[in-house]
Amino acid sequence: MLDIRLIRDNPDKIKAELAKVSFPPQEVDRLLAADERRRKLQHELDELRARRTRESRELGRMEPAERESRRAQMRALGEQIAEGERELTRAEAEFNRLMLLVPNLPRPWVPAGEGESANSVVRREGEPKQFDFTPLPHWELGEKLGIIDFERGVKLAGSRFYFLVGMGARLERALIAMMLDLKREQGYLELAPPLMVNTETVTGTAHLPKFADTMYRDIEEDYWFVPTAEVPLTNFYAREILDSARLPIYLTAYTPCFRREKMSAGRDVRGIKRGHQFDKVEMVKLVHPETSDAELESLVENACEVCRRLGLAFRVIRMGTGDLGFAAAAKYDVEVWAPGCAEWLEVSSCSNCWDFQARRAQIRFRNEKTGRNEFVHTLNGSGLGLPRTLIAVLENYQQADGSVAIPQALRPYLSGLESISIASR
RNA sequence: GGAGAGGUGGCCGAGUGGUCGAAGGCACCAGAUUGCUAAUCUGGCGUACUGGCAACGGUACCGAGGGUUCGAAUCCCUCCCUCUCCGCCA
Repeated sequence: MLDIRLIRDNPDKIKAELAKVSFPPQEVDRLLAADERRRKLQHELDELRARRTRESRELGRMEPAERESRRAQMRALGEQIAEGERELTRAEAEFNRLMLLVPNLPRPWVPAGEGESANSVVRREGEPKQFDFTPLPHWELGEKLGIIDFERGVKLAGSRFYFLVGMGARLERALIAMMLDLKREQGYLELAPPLMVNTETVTGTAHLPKFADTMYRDIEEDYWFVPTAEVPLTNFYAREILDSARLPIYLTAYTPCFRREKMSAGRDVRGIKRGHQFDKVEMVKLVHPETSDAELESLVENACEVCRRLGLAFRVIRMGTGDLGFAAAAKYDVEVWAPGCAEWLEVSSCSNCWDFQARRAQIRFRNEKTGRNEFVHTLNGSGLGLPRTLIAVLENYQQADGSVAIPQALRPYLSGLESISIASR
């Protein structure tokens, strides 16, 4: 959520900024009209209530005889106030509805452009591995080794579900453990959060109200399955005021994530690249606004380090305004090279949400300098997404004989095991 | 799921219809004072919206939402949460 005062004070500037992320200017006008109406009603109501308090007190001190006559007019005032409250409630609901649909403003340095047009590679590290045989895609490798079972996933749940079997499951578990240990080294506090959260929580990170159809939910109990651990991690301190000495706060969690993937129906249906359920290690930072830009850079670096330890070639993409999404003010993706399916796989997406989520979730800190409570800045990034990392490991470490070598960094988590072959599963 | 108890400011804890945004204590901040870590005294000390250049005002918030009333932290209803006991269960 943006600061309404910012919009109120510089409507034209904000309209221009929002146009960069395809938000129509007339929506800003609607919002301002709703704001004005709400404030006018609020003010009128305040005056009526002040009058009631004052006169009710007088009434209490009156002689009984005198009271009765005043009661009637006080009752009328009460009705007027009740009507005013109903009207204000409606006006506020409309205002809030509109506010929650306004996307975040991009940082000034984010290149402007439609869609992916303004995205650019800002860094590469490691060379895509060369093979003296034709590397297989992971779906073939996985089936040959018997470590990914697509058919039974489909049998039990449907399209986009699969089992990891034996060494496949162990390899993923090793990756998770390795990532979490690295996150701890990098200063993150590990949490094991709820995987189902309420509407308020999902609204806090801005997955609601706009993206309701991308998530699974239990309507009866008002539970939403988390689409990413960003939701519970960012909301950990929702509606709290933090001591500034505690900032920055780094949180991490391994969780399954649940997504409907309606938008990508028919895309990436092969393999384990995109499922309705996947595992991810997530990083979230709550930081002082002054350090926010620098914290995004180090967040990306924290994600890159996972790739580096796994010996995977990767590149970092800076997203242009057209690809920022709803909540991000700036965003980088990290992609690793997968030689089997011959593509760069997005294994991490690192966003700085500025005060956008903090305002929704009301995460504040006491600013010693100003003596005021201000919103923290929130950042989040994958560190990393498991299926795609698993794809990259399998495809990059495959050998001519059909086995897959275990990256050095994972061996301590697999009793020193050096490779996966059909025999070892 | 059943029975009971309870949810008040950072914490503890008063408050059962009016002058209560809420006593008191602790913690915290500022100042004063006493030569030792510390004690004492004085003052300050919630959040948000809003009017005003400011001084200083107004309104809302005592788990949430409704209701009764001229007036609700206080009475009534519904819901949520916590605790205790019983039942059930991974």
